[in-house]
Amino acid sequence: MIAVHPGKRARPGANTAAVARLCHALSDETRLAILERLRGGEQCVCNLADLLSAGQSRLSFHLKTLRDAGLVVDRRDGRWVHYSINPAALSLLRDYLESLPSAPGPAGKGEAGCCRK
Amino acid sequence: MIAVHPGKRARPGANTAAVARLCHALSDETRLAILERLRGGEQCVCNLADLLSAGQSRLSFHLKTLRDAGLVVDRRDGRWVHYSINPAALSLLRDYLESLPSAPGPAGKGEAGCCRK
DNA sequence: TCCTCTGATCAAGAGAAATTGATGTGTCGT
DNA sequence: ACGACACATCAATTTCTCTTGATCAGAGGA
Repeated sequence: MIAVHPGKRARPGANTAAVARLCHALSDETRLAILERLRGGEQCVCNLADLLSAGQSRLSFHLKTLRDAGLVVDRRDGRWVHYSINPAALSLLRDYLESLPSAPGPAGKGEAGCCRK
Repeated sequence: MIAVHPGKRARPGANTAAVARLCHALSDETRLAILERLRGGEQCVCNLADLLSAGQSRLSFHLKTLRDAGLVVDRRDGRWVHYSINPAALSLLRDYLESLPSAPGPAGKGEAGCCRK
């Protein structure tokens, strides 16, 4: 599930599909809580289990969602699986946000000419 | 619908509810297209109408979604309504992303101690 | 005042995503 | 080889989101 195209940065603002997919993955509190846990580095699934009292398949579902979006990466180690954040995916999003205005409108007044007036 | 708490930056990583709401608003291509249009500054709704061939209520729905998330701001002017990006909301998201790792794990190997091993 | 125009809102239906419990797959210890 | 364990996947259900068409509310102009 390639969600982030590494070499394809294009002009900022393109890639809206990829941005939408990343944001969808980040639009759920459960998944944000998972990322919170991964912030310090790799964690094995069992370490995340307590996050979601009751519901192992639920955790698995959300991990898959994050993985499909490219936000996390998994590494199998014996019978354990470790997840960690994929910084590349975050960069894509950061770049997108960077491309949007960080200060109110183009100075002065808005008024970029309405449909009719 | 206050979604972004201006003076409440707290430690990075808090506010997951706000982040989730913002990301949800950004998780739809239609809404990203709207933001694209607003990138240059304020626009009146009729200027955005052509974006969504057929479906005025649809446009209104997405604008409301963006507004509820705090990502855009509306300004009434006679019988027209102008929308513009709210940079504060973007900052919140940027700060959140900034708080997540931008480089692979804490150097060396992951292995932050698994559940049992 | 009446009519028109812009845009918001509502109600109904279709589709997508999340939750739950059960089952499947691969790995390890014995 | 067998059983326990870690995790993924499936199927059924519920919940949320989006779309569409209709109606509503406010602002102007005649």
